[in-house]
Amino acid sequence: MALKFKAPRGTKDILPDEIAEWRLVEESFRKKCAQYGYREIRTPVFEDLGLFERTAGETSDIVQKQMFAVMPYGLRQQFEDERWVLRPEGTAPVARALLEHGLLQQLPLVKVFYIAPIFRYERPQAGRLRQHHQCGIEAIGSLSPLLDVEVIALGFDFLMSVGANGFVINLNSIGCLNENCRPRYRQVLIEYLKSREAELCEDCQRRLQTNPLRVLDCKEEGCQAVVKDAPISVDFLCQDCSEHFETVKKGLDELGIRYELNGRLVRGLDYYTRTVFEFVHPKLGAQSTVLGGGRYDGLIAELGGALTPGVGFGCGIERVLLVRQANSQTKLEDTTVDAFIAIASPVAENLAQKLLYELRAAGIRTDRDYLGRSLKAQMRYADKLGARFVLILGEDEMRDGFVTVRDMQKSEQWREPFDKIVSTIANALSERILTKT
RNA sequence: GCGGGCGUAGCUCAGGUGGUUAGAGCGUCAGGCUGUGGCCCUGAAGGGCGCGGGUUCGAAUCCCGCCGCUCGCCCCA
Repeated sequence: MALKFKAPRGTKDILPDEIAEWRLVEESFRKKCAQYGYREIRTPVFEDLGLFERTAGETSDIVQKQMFAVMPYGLRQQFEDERWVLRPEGTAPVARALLEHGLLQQLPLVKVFYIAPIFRYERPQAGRLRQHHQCGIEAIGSLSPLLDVEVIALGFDFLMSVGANGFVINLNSIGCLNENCRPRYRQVLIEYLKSREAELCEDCQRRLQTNPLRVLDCKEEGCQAVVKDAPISVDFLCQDCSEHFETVKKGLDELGIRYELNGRLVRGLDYYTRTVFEFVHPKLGAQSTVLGGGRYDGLIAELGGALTPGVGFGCGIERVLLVRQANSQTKLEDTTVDAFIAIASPVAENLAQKLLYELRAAGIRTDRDYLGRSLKAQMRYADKLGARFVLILGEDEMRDGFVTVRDMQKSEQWREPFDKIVSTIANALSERILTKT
């Protein structure tokens, strides 16, 4: 079909049949966050471009080529200096909001979570969209390695709770900004890479100048061979970072959360320090990271706040849904209504409408026929909507003052007086709920 | 931005070497049971065969271009 308009490339409509899945994931996440003492925060979908240049890094791919500009369309020439962009990641906006409203002054440790759309201008592929949705957490104010453990544990618990098991946790520490830590490692790495520069791909030869750490996760064969023997950051951690990392590992061991050390794990955003982690799932194809995050001890200071450490993660909801599918989690189905009013004769119209109103007021999800179709068609429709009860109103019912109630599950039906109908249905439905749980 | 695959009804797909009004299953609607769902049977509606151009007496089918989708590279959730 050659329709005039389609959803923009890399975006997806989430249709009514899919909503149950989304709700399950979102509500499970909210519940899990509440258990861990995190509160929800919501920030605008667009922010000042500078916020991301500052935090993610000017050389990061996100800032260089993946952001959508936002401006009043008709006046775009005049708005060149108003540099707004759709949020390309979740952490910086949250940090900005906490700083702006002084929340970091009100509590020594602030723990928040968000569920939000994220936008990146990329070529779509399996598990990668231009608009996707992330749920994430940020814990700001403590240097404790056990907080890193908590953050990873929350991610672990959450994914398990929605049936997204089967992932592997990759763990690494990329050190801090102390000159005898990451900078020293960086120097060693550069020297090593330079000694084998000819074997590196074009991109990596460029990265050698801009962001040498990212040569480590290049997938080119030649680079892999070089990286295999490259020095690893954990061997160059300063005393503090080393102890921190040991405690993180021990903490995870204590909880029985398994992980794999991955010295080549470096993340694409500049603000990360010390602990970094990715939850990857083997069944996900090329875009295999379901959840990723780490510590960002310099971020708040970078935004003009006091030197305040933090740690958090972001988790791609679409990818969680893909994992659930790969795990063949049975697809959730939800019914549209509990009751349906079938109108077998026009003389019942008025009463039907009144009854409909009363049932709804009693909290019962109810609908009726508006198309004047045959009773058979109305029954079929009611069945399709998943109605447990169909209330039939026709000439007989109007004459003798009752409603024919059909229990669609049991295939039984009976006569119910007008004045009893709402309470009867309400009771029957609440019993169902009780026996179900 | 660069590669590979694909583009026929709402959905999933058939349509050897080009040949009369383009098919199936599911879904939708109607009927079989004129007041009753899920099964079964019958029938109907619904497609300018992604768009544009070319070859040909004739193209969904061959050629070219464009667009879109999809899977990879890059990077990430």
